[in-house]
Amino acid sequence: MKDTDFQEIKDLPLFHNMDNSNFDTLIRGAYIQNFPTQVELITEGEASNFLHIVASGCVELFASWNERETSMATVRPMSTFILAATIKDAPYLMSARTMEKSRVVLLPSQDVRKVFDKDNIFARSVVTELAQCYRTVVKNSKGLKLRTSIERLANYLIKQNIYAGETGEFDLKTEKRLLASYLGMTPENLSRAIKALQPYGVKISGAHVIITDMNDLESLAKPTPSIDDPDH
Amino acid sequence: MKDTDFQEIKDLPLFHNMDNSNFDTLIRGAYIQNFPTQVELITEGEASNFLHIVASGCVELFASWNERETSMATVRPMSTFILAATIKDAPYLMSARTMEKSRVVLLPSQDVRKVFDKDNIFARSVVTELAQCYRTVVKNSKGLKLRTSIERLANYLIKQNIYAGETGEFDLKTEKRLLASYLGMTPENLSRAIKALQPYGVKISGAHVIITDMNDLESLAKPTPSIDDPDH
DNA sequence: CGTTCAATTGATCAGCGTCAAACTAGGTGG
DNA sequence: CCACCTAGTTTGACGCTGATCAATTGAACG
Repeated sequence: MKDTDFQEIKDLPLFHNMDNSNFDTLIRGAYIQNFPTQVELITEGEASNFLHIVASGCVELFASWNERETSMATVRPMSTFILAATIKDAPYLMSARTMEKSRVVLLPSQDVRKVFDKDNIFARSVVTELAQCYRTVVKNSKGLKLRTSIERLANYLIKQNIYAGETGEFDLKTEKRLLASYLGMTPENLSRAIKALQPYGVKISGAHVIITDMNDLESLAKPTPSIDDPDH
Repeated sequence: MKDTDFQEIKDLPLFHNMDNSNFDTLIRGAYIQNFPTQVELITEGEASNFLHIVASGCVELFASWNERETSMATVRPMSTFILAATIKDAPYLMSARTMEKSRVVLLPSQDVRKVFDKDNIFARSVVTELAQCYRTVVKNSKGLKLRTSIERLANYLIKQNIYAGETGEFDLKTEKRLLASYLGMTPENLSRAIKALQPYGVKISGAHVIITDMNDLESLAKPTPSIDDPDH
């Protein structure tokens, strides 16, 4: 593993405050692997053997049932995923596949649980991270049940604009078909939702988004911290 | 507080293994209150001052946005709720109201966080509980995105039948309008969904449910551990 | 026994998915 | 360099799922 990887992992909130020797334990047992695009890293229902960390590239979490499939989240560096399954020693609830060539660090779940039992600071960080994940999913769930697809798209665009520096102009980072699935609609419906937002000051051509009238868009989207603010 | 309450709280997985003196600390600062039905205990967006425990009765967790409202969960004794907000010292993501006359124990969030910092065993229990909550919400989210409302109802009935002892006969424990909201549909639509399940061996009159042909129902519902098994 | 609210039913409509076809962009090989 | 291929995107037509509105039935409670 590169030293820069090492340092970046240690800088993650999950590991940052923990005891160095315990962190070394985790890292010593770690695998680092390079995957091409479209590789299924883990499969829903399987035992959770590793805590995964996306070091570079991009990973999609998705779920399937009865021939249907939906995107649950997109994980970008540096982030961990499937922490809950690792800690509970329970089967994965989601599958994961690379969306680009990606570098992934694998920490054996047994090691993670062992260190978790030994290192109180790490245990606290796990709690914080889990509470964060929990609240994120609750917000998503609220969005799904309380909003129409157009409203979800509008709020998604507002959020992306904030990430991009509130310039009113940015590029979508994911394929539209994936974004559609994440937002709980079909690609066709996303296309139409995009057109439906034109009267509200949104121009999208290809992956490029321009928001010309934020007030207008917000009057439709009605963003609220308890659904849309990740830190709330 | 009654001794039986005390013991029942201590028996909750969250508190069971923790240090007795720390548990006493929590309980000493606790309030116990009796509420009539339809009282709003907490409101979405407010600061989380207490960890709540339902000692008797029944509490509904719900969320609102833009004049719309949806039921997120029903909490029955003995269970805690809004643990994540308490631990993160973040605003509530959901509101809560009593559905019946209820007895609720309130543990000041500050105390909970203090004990959490001091008692490692308690901290571990919090992790387990949070991981559980997280996985439950993920499963709900998957159900919402991957299933139609009839499929959600069918799986709900199968699950309730299991809780009731797999006799093929049981009573719904919640109002239908609430169940509808929980399942992500309108009351009218729930009525129709119930009728749509008749050909699959489901008889519902009032709150009483009879499942005459479980195979038939399962062929429609296609239950799977990674959505429907709470312990998975 | 009447009041009240939940549950049901019917009619209608909007939102969204499905299917098919056309269009576009990015990548490959001649 | 360009034609071609492939896969994603968009568009249109259509239909199903589920929401809305209105009216009726049913059940619980004082």
